[in-house]
Amino acid sequence: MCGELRASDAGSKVVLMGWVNRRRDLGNLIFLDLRDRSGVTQVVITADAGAEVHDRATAVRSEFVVAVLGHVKLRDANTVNKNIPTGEIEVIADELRVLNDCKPLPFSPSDAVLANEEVRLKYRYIDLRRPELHRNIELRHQVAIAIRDHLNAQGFYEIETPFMTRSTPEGARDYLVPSRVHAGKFYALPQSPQLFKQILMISGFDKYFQIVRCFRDEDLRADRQPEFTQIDLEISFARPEIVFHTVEGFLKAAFATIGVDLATPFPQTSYDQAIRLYGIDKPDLRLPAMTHVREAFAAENLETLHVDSELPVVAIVIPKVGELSRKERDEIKAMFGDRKDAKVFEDLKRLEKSFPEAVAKIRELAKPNPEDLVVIVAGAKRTEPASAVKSGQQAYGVYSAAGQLRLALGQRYAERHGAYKHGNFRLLWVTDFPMFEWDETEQRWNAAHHPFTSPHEQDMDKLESDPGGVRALAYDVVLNGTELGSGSIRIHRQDIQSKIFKAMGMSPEEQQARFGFFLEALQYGTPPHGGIALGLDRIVMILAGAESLREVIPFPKTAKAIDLMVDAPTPVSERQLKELGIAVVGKKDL
RNA sequence: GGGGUCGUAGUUCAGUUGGUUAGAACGCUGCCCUGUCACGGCAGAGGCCGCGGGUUCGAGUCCCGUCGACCCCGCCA
Repeated sequence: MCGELRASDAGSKVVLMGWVNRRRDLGNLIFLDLRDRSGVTQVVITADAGAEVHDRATAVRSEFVVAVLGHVKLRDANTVNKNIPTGEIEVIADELRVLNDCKPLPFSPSDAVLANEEVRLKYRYIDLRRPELHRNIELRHQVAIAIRDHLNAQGFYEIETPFMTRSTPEGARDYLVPSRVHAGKFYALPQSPQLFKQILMISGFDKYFQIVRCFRDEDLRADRQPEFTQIDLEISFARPEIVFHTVEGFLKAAFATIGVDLATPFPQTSYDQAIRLYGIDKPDLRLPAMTHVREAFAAENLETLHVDSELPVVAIVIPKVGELSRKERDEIKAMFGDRKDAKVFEDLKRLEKSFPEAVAKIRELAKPNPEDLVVIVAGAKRTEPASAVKSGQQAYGVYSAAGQLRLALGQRYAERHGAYKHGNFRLLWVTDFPMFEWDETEQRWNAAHHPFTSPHEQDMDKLESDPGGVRALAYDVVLNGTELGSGSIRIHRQDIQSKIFKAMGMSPEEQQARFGFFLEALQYGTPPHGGIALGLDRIVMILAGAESLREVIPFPKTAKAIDLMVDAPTPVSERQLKELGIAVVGKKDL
């Protein structure tokens, strides 16, 4: 193939087929860079090839598909191209056939500057010819194969589950599929195969996995597409450690495809700890944790600074930032924004003038190097005394504000601290998530992970008295501040499952209507089980060093969930609608 | 739903304080060229300045609306 010929092939006769990446026409001498998925080789057409071949080579343009019959020749020393793997050789053409021509392109795969994404997505087949995208798609293949092989070797079965299934209104919005046979009824595309894999455990397939498409009708982000691929797995008689070990195993295999030897096991931290040290439930370990420094201040210091003595005071350290200008310090204040609940002290030196002992103590606690940026975030003085619950929320507010600032500063000074350079992979397990979170709009408790997650044994008695204090046997695996996957030990007892539904405000009748089949299944000998699902797209994105999922998904959708190439979604004919018993009302009428 | 960035030739971009005929590079067409590798040289074609409205003697430029791409918040059990 085009990318495979080397000096050792000199003298051999070859047939190359591929796309014309570039043509350099010097009159009687023409060079073609011939490209296929393996790479590029320079083809030389000299006068020796004859007038007919020369004429065809003259007519050839970018992205023509051609076949070349020729022989491999070592290049003269002064014409070797060290920039490409095949640069030591070239193919002297004896014969050239145009297999297909190519209209002038909207953009060329060999362009150095990319066309805008709208054009690239419309002509995705051209964009995909770029070596970068080829590499990403190949990497995706390699990663999937590595994970399959690993899980297969561990005794997992890959088992398919239905795409046309039942709508569950919890969680993300469903994509619906109308039923023709049952007019007015709908299937839903799975947000995940959650219940099916749990049923498979009940059926005795004690190690299941699937690399499977999932669908969620929510707004998109750079790292969120409406259809995405999960590495989904479930294990009977599982403890979290078994799931962790399995995931660590296949991620190690996945990272090995880019030559990275991942250290296992990954560190673990509880949700509470993550919030306290990073202000977020998906900590980016590439930057130092925050340090608690409230003790550094005397009570009257806090009073003077209008800082609440009950709320956290944390120091953010960003390494190697160096001296900041007045303008840059103002920028930090702007990043932090105007908040009622928390305040920022971005100038440690100024703080030091008024509170030398406190700042000395902060330095002792946070241990910054001289070049490091240190920023303090504290809770703003509250006007009214708060309840314990409220206090907890306010503390969370301070941590969260600090965590966001930490990430913003990390971004802003990425070049200086260098911790974001590609190849720095920091994985982490976050455990003991809260079971429920309070839904302000619905005024009820919602499952933080999903309602099939088992609560901690010790927290069972709080289910009714203190839902907010119940910890779940749920865990996330986090890479560089991105949630790669999320899982839990599941409920395997019908009575507990029912209790959880009840805690979420579901009446027995509702439970029956929505999850009756599952509550029944749980009663027929359900083994304890647990599992996890990881986003394959995100893993590949990070391994590839890509900024967006679109770089690792062959046919992605835009931020408005449109496929620009095939132009989907589209209206459908009256006849199709009628057959399905569906009438479309305009969005304005809703 | 909210906030931000962007939209000018096929592509990437420039376009001054609102002022004559909207420029460049790459690509395209034609010609020249035997050692190029982002080949080079000469000539040429190519524009609803996203779309609609407004202000103005005059709008690519100012204002309002709208559409689209991207990023973020909300949302994502």
